[in-house]
Amino acid sequence: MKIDSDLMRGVTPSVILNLLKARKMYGYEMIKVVNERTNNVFQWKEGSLYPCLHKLESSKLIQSEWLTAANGKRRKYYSLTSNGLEVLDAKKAELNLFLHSVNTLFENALI
Amino acid sequence: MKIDSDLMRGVTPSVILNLLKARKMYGYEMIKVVNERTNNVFQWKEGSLYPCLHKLESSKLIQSEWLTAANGKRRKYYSLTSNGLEVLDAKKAELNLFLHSVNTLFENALI
DNA sequence: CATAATACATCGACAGGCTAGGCATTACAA
DNA sequence: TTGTAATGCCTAGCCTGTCGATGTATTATG
Repeated sequence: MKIDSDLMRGVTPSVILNLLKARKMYGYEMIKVVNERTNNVFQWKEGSLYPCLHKLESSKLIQSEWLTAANGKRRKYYSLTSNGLEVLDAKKAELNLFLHSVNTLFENALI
Repeated sequence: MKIDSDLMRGVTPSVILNLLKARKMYGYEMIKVVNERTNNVFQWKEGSLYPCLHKLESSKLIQSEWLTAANGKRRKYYSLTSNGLEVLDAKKAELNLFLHSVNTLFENALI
């Protein structure tokens, strides 16, 4: 099932930061991982992910480096900065509050 | 605490429909009720609510009527149409899926 | 009597997601 | 071998919903 893209708005940066907390990843990989982990409830597209990555990098929340894999493939890997880690914690708290507020407005029928 | 307005996007119509499932309400009232019930985590503004109400009405998901209260106040009350009730159920299922997917992406640390 | 609150409405600015496109390389099947 | 799909990066322009600002009118209150 595909979800209204307006719902996605705002969570994309948080999800990226959270992914990078675990390990370095490159953009295309994030798309595959997120879509697969959510069984395509999230359907990330390159047209929204890459601009978001660039914005996070220019805000110094993530940083990038070009790495070459064993098979010779060049990929742009992103990792979390210390600033990004702080922001992630804040965004997580915000998300938590949001989820519970939505649930409250629906008489706790959602969670 | 105020939440990034991008998170709000998309849930506004669903919350409105859900409010109207319980009873008729007028716009200004919805703002007060939602902000209060969420302890201002949601901070609905007139500039986004009224256009949203108009759009829902033109889509035949809600309908309006001007009523005059005992104190003489004229208010535009909205109520759910049968079509709106169906859409509400669909949106609720969608929201549920979304909330759980977000939680999954955060290793179940949110809910 | 003035100010705040109630109650409706609209406008332009802004921002993020989408589609659609481009480019280069690698994998694979016909 | 050759063409198609997949990988992997990117950008441009459109669309849409939220915001702040503003407007109007009425009622409540100090």
